Amino acid sequence: MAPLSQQMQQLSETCSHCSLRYLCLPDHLDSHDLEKLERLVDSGAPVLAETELFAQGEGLTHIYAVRNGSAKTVRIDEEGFEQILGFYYPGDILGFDGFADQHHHCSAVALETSHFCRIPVDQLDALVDELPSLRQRLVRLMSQVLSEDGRMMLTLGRKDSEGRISSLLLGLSRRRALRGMPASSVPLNMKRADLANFLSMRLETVSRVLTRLQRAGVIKVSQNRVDILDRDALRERSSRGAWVADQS
Amino acid sequence: MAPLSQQMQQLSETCSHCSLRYLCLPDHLDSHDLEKLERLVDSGAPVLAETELFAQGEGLTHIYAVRNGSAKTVRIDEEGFEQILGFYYPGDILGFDGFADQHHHCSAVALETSHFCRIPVDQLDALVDELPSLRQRLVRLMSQVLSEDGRMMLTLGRKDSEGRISSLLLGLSRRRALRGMPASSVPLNMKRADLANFLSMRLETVSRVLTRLQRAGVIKVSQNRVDILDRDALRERSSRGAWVADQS
DNA sequence: CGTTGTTTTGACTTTATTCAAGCATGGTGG
DNA sequence: CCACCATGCTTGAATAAAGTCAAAACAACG
Repeated sequence: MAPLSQQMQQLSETCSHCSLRYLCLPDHLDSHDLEKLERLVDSGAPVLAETELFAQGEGLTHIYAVRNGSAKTVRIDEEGFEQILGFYYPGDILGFDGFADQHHHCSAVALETSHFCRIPVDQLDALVDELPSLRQRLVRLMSQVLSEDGRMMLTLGRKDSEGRISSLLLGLSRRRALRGMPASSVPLNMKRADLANFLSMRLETVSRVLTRLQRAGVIKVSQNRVDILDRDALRERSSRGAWVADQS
Repeated sequence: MAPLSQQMQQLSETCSHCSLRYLCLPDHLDSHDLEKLERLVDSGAPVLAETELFAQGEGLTHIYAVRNGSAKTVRIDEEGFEQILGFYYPGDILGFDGFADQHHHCSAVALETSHFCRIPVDQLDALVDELPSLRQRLVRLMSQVLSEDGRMMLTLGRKDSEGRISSLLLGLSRRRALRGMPASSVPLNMKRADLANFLSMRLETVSRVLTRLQRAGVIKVSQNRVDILDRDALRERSSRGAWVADQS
């Protein structure tokens, strides 16, 4: 249950009044341009947990911004393997990967009952041609994702199980801080299996690492929430777990 | 030693006559738009092996297209760990990750003596505002990279050493096919340590897997070249090595 | 309460890493 | 022209980490 005040601010209908505008598409747009963007945005009905927002392979008609709640993106590759690509929180954009060929390359699924802003791609496209500031903003956001992906590949490739969990927790915490929410109490809206899939570990290992970290007094685990008790120790573990590559 | 004909075609000065135009930025541009793009492109001096094209942290002034030769991108993260993010071949674009904040988030290094097309970002930016077709092309290319990254995360996270090597070899082979080069003979321009770093394995493991695959008659390894003898077997191993995630 | 789904814990096995040594290759200078 | 060194690659034996399978604990929900 989110506090009422938070629900109120997040449900504000217009971008200009949205508490997330500095994270989301509107950032760096002047009020005139913002108004035009605003007219495209449609805030639809609530999306229930486990419901698909869009499906892999589907044509790209809209991109989405998380208004409140959370989501994950899942990709099933040619060989039939399922991989969670990311978790998304208020202000994050879903659907960028579809610009390549106008089709979604992953599915998006709500982790809990959530609200999303829907933006029709064709209209966005037209507006982008009109507003250089919006184009720049879009390119920056996409580029940011690229940069994030690089970081993730590093985590997956080079850290042991403890390093991965620690990195993930710090990452989620940081993203909460960006949104002005308490950063030391991180809700885990997803199942352990989701975490395991995302971090490429088995869920048993996720569980073991979480209890190990708890026993070490670094975090406190309770159901769907992790409290960070010793941030420095967590940071230390997130990098200690990484190994140094051979020199080329 | 590349055959002369290949050198000739790749060194063609204009995009319109470049054999790589359908892979590279020019694709989908009409001749009028292409001409304008062409004027921005500067084909500089050859870049020697191990030389940096641009450095992480540096301001984004140009993006680069590989004209001939090859390159790798390397990122050093906050914790000082070095990770190779990708290998690049003729027609590939380097520098997209810099659009986020006008600074490069990785370094680019030539793997061998190579030529690159340099495109000044400020001029490109202006041209993008002018030409919707170019904007669309750029967005598509970036989106493609995003999609590729997703695939890579899957490989890193979910495949064992044999699966990773097999996937890499198939990937390199596919990219050669796209460029009209013999796909069954894949040159490994990079060192084993680079491969190991990229795939997040130790170089000893890379070595062991290559010999294992060779003993199984799937490939033939010679110095800096791998011949694919049994593509189906390689494909089989590239997916066999992957494990199935727990259901969420 | 009992049923179902999720998470934790335990014992055992597999896999890749580590450390250490040996083998090729290619370039340099005697 | 060949011995020698540097660099990069391969191989081997021991170790540590994470995966597997199986079962028990815990929560949530009707």
